[in-house]
Amino acid sequence: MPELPEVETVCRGLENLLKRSPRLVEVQLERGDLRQPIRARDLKVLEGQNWLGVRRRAKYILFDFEKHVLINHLGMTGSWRLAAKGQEEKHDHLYLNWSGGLRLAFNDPRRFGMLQVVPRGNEMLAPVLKALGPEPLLKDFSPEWIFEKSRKRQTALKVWLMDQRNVVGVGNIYASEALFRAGVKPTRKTAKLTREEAKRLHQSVREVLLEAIDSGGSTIRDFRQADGGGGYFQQRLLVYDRADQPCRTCGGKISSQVLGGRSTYWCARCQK
DNA sequence: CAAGATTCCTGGTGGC
DNA sequence: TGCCACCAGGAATCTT
Repeated sequence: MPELPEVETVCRGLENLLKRSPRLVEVQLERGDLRQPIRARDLKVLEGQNWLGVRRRAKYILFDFEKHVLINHLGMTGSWRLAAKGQEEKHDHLYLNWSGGLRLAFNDPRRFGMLQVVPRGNEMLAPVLKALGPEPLLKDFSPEWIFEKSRKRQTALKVWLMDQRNVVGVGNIYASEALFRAGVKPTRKTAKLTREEAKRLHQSVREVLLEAIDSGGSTIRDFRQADGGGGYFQQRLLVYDRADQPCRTCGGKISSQVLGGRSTYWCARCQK
């Protein structure tokens, strides 16, 4: 399930693939009934346009063209891959044919992904992007931001971390991992977080995301990179999906509980 | 208004 | 082997 490090990895892979294929020649929509429906004619406006680059905002991938931006969310199971003629697969919903013969496929079995075309220039005002919180790896995400923004909330800290209005890019895996590294229980009420803990949490969110990007993301279940390979950060996960196994720090048993509808993991001895 | 629950979807898994 | 219930979770939408 792609979170910030996985999306970042995909973006870098796409950038590499596309830099020698600057023009989008043809779009082929196989089915548009994704999480947010899209019609073939919405995508047709991209045909003939030069590609300018790939960016990431939160967990969204932004393909920049001269006049438009293609906004893409991978949802749970979305992936991009090279797919020459004859290499079609089940659940390929879109093919992008580029100059130079390169052909990209967007594949998404569960169709939780999203594709949207908006005019270039005010893409950040698109409804899906405009309410997003700060990027965790940039300056506006700070210990002060965490502390101030969390004061009046009674929600569990892990649920708060996964709320994209508070900070973007942190999903179910890295929320548990960051809280473990910060030494704070996921069930802790947001308003009870101290300044010192906010500082530690800020540090651990950044740290775990940066390390995961360095590893090419975590390959758990569905994630794959644009080049078809996988990341290997899953080998370094300390608590996620490790219920009842020994804590790598203290040897105690890893606890698990459903929180905000999502499986959550922590060490009751290391996290207060 | 906040917080929690439900919804979308398919593939993989475990029980029988 | 088949069948079925259940689970995975990002984000929108609903209910409380």
